[in-house]
Amino acid sequence: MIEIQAPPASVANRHRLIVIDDHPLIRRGLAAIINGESDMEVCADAAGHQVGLLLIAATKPDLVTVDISLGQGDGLSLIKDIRASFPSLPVLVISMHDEAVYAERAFRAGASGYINKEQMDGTLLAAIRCVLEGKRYMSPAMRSLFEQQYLAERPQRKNARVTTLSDRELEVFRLIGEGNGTRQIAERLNRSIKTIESHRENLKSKLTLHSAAELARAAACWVETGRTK
Amino acid sequence: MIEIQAPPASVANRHRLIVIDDHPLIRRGLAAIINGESDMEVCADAAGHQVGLLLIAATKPDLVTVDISLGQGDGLSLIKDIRASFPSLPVLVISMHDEAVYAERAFRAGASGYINKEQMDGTLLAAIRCVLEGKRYMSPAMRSLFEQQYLAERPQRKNARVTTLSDRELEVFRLIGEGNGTRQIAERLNRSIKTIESHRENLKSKLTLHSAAELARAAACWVETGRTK
DNA sequence: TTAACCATGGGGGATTCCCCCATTGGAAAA
DNA sequence: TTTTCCAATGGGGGAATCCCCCATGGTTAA
Repeated sequence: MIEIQAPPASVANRHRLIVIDDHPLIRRGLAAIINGESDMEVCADAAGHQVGLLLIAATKPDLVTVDISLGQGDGLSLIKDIRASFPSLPVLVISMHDEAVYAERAFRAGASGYINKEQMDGTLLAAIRCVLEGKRYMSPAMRSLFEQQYLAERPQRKNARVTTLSDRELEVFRLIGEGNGTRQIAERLNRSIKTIESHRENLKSKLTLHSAAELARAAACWVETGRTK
Repeated sequence: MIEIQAPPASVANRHRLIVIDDHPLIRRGLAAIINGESDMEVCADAAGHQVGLLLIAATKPDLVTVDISLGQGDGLSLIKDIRASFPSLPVLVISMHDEAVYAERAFRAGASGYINKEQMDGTLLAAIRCVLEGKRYMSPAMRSLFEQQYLAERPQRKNARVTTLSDRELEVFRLIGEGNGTRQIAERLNRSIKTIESHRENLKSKLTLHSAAELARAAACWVETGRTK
């Protein structure tokens, strides 16, 4: 899962990137696209949280791309950790969720850009260059969606939907929707079973569900229609 | 989304593959890995069902890789269509679901191999070569799981039974998918809780699911999408 | 007939659900 | 600045479920 690639004996000024994604194929695909450019290269890649942080410290890259829904330990906490340890290092989120839920959370966690895997033909390189210049990137559709939200938010909302869940709760919700049991979720997130149980209770309360079965159904439906995985 | 790549002026005997996957990055990653080998190459790739079939007819490849969970129109029907139109063309399924449900259905639909995106480092090329030789490929874990199943049941049985749920089981499955708990189902059907528990166990066995959480997810997805999958 | 399957249930230990509750730290409101 | 709120982490404990055994009568296909 760890590959530190020797720099291809190129000249100096290539921007060096680290790719963190738990799908080997996605890492290969990103590397193929990025290394095809003359002004950037992938200097390392990792599948998970801890290894990613180690590689950042070891290789001092100019940018990191992060998958928002990593298998072990969610991407949001990784973004927060990166920002805590390397405040000046820009983070570009590459997600398979096109929903603004994740994008908003990612920016709040400190990301510099958000792009999703599906609808990027040439936009990936544009997003990388944009973030490398210190600017912020999001798709035009996402930008207008945010504007809509902030304009429509004045009157009244507070209708408890998925949007009002905390980062942690959303993560647990997603794992439930993927068919994980309480024990599996606790192990994956390295938390106590009791903590996950509490999150489940809060989820039911916020989403007005009344049993574990209803929670499982709601989570599964959300994962299905949310274009996951 | 369509890219027909000119053959790299290579010598004759490279096996030619088509990649069908709705994730551009996955296509790039697969192409990077495959084209790095001297005995095979990606001659075309597509994101969807129809385009994939057209490209197969146009380029006559030696193998097709298919994502089992395509966005538009599921992968199972694509496999069936390929088998109907090109009976001698082997199909390798590349999935993100490690669940045996999809694997079994994929093989029934006519696939020659099944591999999942996560746990393949070097196994991808082995799987491709295995399928190119006309053999069947599945992961060792999956193989032993199938053996368990087929040994646990009498050989010689009509395997239609294995996938076909009884009326009662289907009813319980549907009620699970609607978010009912065991007690609610028992009350609605005027049966003992123990009876419903037995049906749940049989459902898990027939559908190759391994926990209540997975059963809930499968049932919810089935209720959502109507049928299939 | 005989074997398989179905629907119905029980026993019992492991696990989870579901309602209490507590602590910490951060953020927002007063 | 202080107070208040809440997210995140967990514990206790009883009820409910899960999950593996198993049994019985009825039905269907070889």
